[in-house]
Amino acid sequence: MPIRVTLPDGSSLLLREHATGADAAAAIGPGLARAALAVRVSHPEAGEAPVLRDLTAELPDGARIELITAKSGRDALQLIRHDAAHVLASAVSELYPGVKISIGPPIEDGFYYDFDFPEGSTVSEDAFPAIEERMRAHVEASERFVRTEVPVQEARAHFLRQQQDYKVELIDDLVRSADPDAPLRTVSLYRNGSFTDLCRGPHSPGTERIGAFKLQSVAGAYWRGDPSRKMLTRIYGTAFFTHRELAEHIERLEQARARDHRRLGRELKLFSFHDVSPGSPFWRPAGMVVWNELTALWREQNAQRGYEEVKTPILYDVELWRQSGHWEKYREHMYFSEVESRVMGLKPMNCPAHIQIYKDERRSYRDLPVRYSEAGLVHRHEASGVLHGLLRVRHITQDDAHIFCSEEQVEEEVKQCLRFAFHLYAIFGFEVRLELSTRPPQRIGSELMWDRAEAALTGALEAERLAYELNPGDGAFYGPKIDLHMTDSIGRSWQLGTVQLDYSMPERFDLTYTGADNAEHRPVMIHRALLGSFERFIGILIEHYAGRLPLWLAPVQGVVLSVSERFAGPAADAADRLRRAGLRFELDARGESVSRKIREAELRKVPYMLIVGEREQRDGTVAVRERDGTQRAGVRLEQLAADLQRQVADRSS
RNA sequence: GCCGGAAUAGCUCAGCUGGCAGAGCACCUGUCUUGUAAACAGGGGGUCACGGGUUCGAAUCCCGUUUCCGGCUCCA
Repeated sequence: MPIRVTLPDGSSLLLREHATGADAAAAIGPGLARAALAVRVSHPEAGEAPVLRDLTAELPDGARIELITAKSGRDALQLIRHDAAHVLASAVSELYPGVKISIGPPIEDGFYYDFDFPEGSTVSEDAFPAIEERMRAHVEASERFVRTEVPVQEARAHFLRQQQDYKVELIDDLVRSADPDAPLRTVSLYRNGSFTDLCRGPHSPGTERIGAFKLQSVAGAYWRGDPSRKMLTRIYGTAFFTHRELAEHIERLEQARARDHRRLGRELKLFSFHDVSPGSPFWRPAGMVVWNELTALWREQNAQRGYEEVKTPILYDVELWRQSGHWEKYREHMYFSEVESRVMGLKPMNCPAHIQIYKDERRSYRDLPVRYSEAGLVHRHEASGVLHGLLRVRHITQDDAHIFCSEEQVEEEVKQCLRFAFHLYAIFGFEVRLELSTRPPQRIGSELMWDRAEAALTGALEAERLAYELNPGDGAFYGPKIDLHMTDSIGRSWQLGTVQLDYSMPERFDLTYTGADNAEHRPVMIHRALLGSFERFIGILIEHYAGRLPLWLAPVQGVVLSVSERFAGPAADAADRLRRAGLRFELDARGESVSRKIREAELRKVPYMLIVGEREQRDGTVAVRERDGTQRAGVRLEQLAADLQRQVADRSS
């Protein structure tokens, strides 16, 4: 009995009984038959969501199908990258007898495979050429990916015989986690050449579909991501349909390296790191300008929104950390020191400090909300292996604030925090993604409290008509939170802000306010950071702008260049006048060629270069070159200064 | 913290199998007086990360430590 399937354009196709995706492709045309890699099958009437299948899989009658080809984008790339992972495992298994294989999925930009190499043999990037050569042999051999369904015990016995312990463990786990009403009877294996792997699939028809591949790096990775389990050796690679796409990808990686904030930080003399204080940036004069401009923005914007700035110590009696719960939950990440037999701890968070100030007075409901902001310096002992330039540091200056408010005020305050955040991000052109994290399994407080807290956050998000992802169970132990993530100009994601409801600290520190009913009430704390930390945010800015900081943030906004030493006088005058106009201008009247001075200013990514020579001296003007190379001759200095002042004032460039 | 790799002048890097520590840029001095991304010449600059070991001899080989890089775990 023939079957009928529906194609994406709505037309239907009649196929013989037991027809496969490959049959469907052939029925549509020989070109598609050659190009097809897999098929996406759904069966809406049977309530089945779309799933990718091998071309050799039988199609169910009445299914909707879509053939996947190299042009199908991400799905297609994932397929051949998964293929490439199997080819990598094939090659490594041949070259390193006794290696144990574990898992090898496709990932965002490529794929990896985790191996357990026999005792005493490791692999480094030096081995890549040999492995790649062997992989190429598999690709050139056009091996078929053959799927077989085998009974669980048979598969288990197979991998046990081969001493593939990780595969045996995976099978055992699959059996254990199966629905008791539908016990697992078979598992699928994929074979290419003489290599067989436990794998759910799907795969493309054969290894020749991997047009271009490259191994990239080797790294350690815990088996199943569990630090108490064995560390495996992970080999990363990537694959594309064409060599050209692979080359473009490698080019993109090069460009990302060129905008690495650690490199730019050194080249632009913004900051440095020193062994004497690992994980703590030393801000150099140029970096300090950026820091101060950003801080000024933060201070000005906070003041406009009813925040009062405070400043609190960094060193506290350990008793405070016992009371706050940090001693219990966070001790390993804190720094302690004992002086005159009193143990003191460096603060890893500012909240207990702001609480002290809240408690300086008796508070009335009329005082609420109380909003304290602080560029709070905290220290966290981040594990040595996680430090990363400005993006992961031990010395952290948070753009912190704590809002003490009544429960009724929570939603409105959260709304204001979100609006504030969006206002700030818009200045830099950042697009953000929101995540709402709700009650975790380990938590304090009543269910009623959590209901109200989550409702307040949800209410704020909905009232602001903001799209968000839900992260059930990912909230802090003391309350739910909204996290704000940005995607930078090369597609990477960073967490910036966080807005957290906190019902724990007010309890632990017995915070109160007197209500209209003359009774004592418990305030709620909102813990919020919008930039995240100044260190991290500046790191992100550097990468976002590839070092070409906007005028208002640029450490040096312009350089006045004399054509020769003869024009040092008028050039110095111009620089002086711009400096008096509040602009950060330097003078370069050295006896060097104009070309050289231009080149040096360009390398420093200075926004404006003003050239003063014969003509300019005569006309009382300057020639303006912007860092993108555009030029204007005969510009009047007053006009330029006014224009730049305006750009700086509204931070428009 | 764990796995792997690296550390040579301020920066980027060369230095082969153990045999006198180098280049370019930067810096200093001099000449040139420059018109939109590198004028020319000369000069100074090193505990080869640190500590131990092997060796007649170590930047080079071995062990340990520190820091950094790429991941993993973590990021309250």
